[in-house]
Amino acid sequence: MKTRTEDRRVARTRQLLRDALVSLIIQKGYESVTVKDVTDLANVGRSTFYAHFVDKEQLLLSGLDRLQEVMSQRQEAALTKQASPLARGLAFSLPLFQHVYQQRNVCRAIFGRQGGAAVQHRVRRLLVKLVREDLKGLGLTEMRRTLPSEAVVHFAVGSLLAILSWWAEGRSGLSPEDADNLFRELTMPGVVAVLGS
Amino acid sequence: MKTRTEDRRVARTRQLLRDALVSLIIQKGYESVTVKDVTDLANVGRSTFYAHFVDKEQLLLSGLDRLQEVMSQRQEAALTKQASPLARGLAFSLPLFQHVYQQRNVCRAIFGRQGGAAVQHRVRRLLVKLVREDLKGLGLTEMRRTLPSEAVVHFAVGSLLAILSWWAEGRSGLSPEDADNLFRELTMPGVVAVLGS
Amino acid sequence: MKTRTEDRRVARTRQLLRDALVSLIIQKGYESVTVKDVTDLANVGRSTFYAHFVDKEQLLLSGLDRLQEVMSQRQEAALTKQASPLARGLAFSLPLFQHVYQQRNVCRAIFGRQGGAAVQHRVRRLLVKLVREDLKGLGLTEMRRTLPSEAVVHFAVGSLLAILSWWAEGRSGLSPEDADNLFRELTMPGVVAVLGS
Amino acid sequence: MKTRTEDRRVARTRQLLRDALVSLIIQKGYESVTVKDVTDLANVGRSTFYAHFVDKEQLLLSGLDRLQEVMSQRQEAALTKQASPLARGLAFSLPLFQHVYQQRNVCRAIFGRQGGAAVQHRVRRLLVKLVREDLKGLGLTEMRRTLPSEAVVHFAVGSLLAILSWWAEGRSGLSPEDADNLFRELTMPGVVAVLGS
DNA sequence: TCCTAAGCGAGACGGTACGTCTTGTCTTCCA
DNA sequence: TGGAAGACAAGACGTACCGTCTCGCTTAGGA
Repeated sequence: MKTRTEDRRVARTRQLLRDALVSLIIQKGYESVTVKDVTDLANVGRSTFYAHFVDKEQLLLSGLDRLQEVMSQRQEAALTKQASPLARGLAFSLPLFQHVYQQRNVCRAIFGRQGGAAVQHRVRRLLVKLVREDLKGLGLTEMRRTLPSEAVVHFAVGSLLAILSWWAEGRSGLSPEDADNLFRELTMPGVVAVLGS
Repeated sequence: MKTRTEDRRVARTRQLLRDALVSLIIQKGYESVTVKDVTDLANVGRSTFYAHFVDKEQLLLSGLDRLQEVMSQRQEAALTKQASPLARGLAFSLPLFQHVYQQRNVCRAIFGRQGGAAVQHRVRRLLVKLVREDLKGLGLTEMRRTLPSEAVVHFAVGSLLAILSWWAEGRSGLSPEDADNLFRELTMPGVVAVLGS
Repeated sequence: MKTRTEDRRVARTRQLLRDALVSLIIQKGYESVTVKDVTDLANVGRSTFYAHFVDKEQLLLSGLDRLQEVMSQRQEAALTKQASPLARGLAFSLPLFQHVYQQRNVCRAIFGRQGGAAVQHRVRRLLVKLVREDLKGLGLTEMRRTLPSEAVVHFAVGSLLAILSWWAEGRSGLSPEDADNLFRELTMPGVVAVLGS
Repeated sequence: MKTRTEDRRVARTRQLLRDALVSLIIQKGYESVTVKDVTDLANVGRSTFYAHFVDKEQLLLSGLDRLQEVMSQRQEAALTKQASPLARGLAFSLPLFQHVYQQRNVCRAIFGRQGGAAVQHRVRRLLVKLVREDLKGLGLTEMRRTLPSEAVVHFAVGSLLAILSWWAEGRSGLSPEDADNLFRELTMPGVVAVLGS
């Protein structure tokens, strides 16, 4: 079928662009990469780029969709298991650490000095959504007016991103599992203290 | 005296530029602001801008110096007081919340989607340094190899920035003091759990 | 064909720029003309200018190429004819006077006070080359050590340019033919006297 | 007296600037020299420059005045002598060649590719005036309508400048006297042929 | 088998921001 | 008061990207 074939060509071109962008981000940092850099490395015409993506940003963002799906699935799986809330909460964190471990070069580049604020913001929003669902699924409702659950969500995400990007620097030598444990030991006490068990 | 007089002219020009930049960041977000925008609003020649600052970034950063001084002083003051480590730790947080409260328009703009990654990174580094000194001053040394104190530092800063920027959005209606309490309730348990009391 | 079509677009743009430059030189003199002036008048983006020419100077020079070709052809034609050296020598002078007559506005502007030294120098070099070939073709070799033929070349060119630019001012009302005769009557005696008949 | 002293100070500053300009012209060519270059080399404030000269051009021109005087005197002296018109004509040429010989570095720089069109034009005008007076003094009036004496003036000046700048390049190794003779041999025949003896 | 619509490369073009450079004016201080 | 120092506005320069566009080439379906 025509559609299917063309889809493949299109998909291939898009993937070439995504891969090129990632390579370049690792080399020089997100902000320094230009559209021409990407198209040159991908062996693609510059006009072709604009036929597929409006932006360098949209190109990068287009790669985040899969990550989002993976983590949503993990989260649902965890929520159905029987375990203490403390163990069940933020269950996607381990897969996330594992994923980041594989991609630590890109992650370092995106979250470092040269990273793109818009992309960081987008990742944060993604995590905020995940954590919000997670805590809601735990049945932990907000108890006091002055301690809104939304603050807890941002606290958890801030903590998660901080540990992630510190750990992605790689100076600690921790395994994904250790790093995840560290994150949970630091974050969960606060969550529990405020929201109750 | 020559020096003094010229200093005043220079200082005035620089302040005009700083103010213009802040106004424009609030209007259109950091990334969208142009050097020409700034100089037009400040009624200053574009070449004058480059005579004082190498960058839009350096201009913004030049405003951070005072903040840094203020917080360093507060921190030292807190460290000399007699109080429990739990109360003394991260003593600069309240003044910080108060400062952000006054400047919440800029802060929102800087930490929002349109903010500049480099500036965010710089602020983070500043806080990392402050927190590191603070925890060291508390006499809390790292206890276990697998829980490096450096991770705790980044955890605290990530948490602080998350609460700060969430709160700067202003939807919660919390006072600086409440927000600070919220931050401490969420963060301190994790710190204490890991580093010991 | 692709090549031909694009060539036409490019050629058109370049011609627009050349024409605009000439108009502006006539209006305000070469030195005062700005790249932006040219591109504005030519309705062309400033970056497009730099895609075609490195300089205001190169743009002007690019128009000289045709002149050079025309005169080289004339010269060769004259050299094949049977005539006395005196008549055959500097045979390109008449076409040159005729050309300058058509373009006297530009010529006035280029060789006037506001003209560009570099362009004047280039024209002079062009003429030096022509005259040198011409005299060599006449079989007039240098006779005395103290009267190098190269001096004669520069003498002829200096004379030619002087008459040309005086005449281009237009106050004399001479026809191109008269002006050419005048030039030859003034210059040839010196040439013959020094180089022999 | 105060006036006299200050005059001296002023004259000294001006001379410093003139000398600096000349040095720099020799080094990098007239066009490339900036006002700042001059004032730096002269150890003079940039605002001081503008207190004395409106232009880089005026500064250079201010040095031409002495040359003009010298040559006018020589010319008058020659005109009073009894000699054939052919010998008496353009009598200032030898002193001019001698002067250029002493200053050949500057002359090369001014009349080369990097020279300033305005200055060249000014020198030309100066010579035109001298030659015009000279030929008028010879009693050679224009004989034919179609051979205006003004053309002869420009012819002579063009020839003179051509020989001068060719010779100033120094490749010929001619003495000032030889160069002057060469000039006269080339130019005078044309002048005589057209204007009559 | 042709042919027709799409993806695609190439690159001209207008536009805009950048950072640098020079100019000329002005103001302030010093000797 | 003349000169030194230098802040400042103005604006040209050449470079770098961007996003739009037009033009042909290629190619893989459907006729």
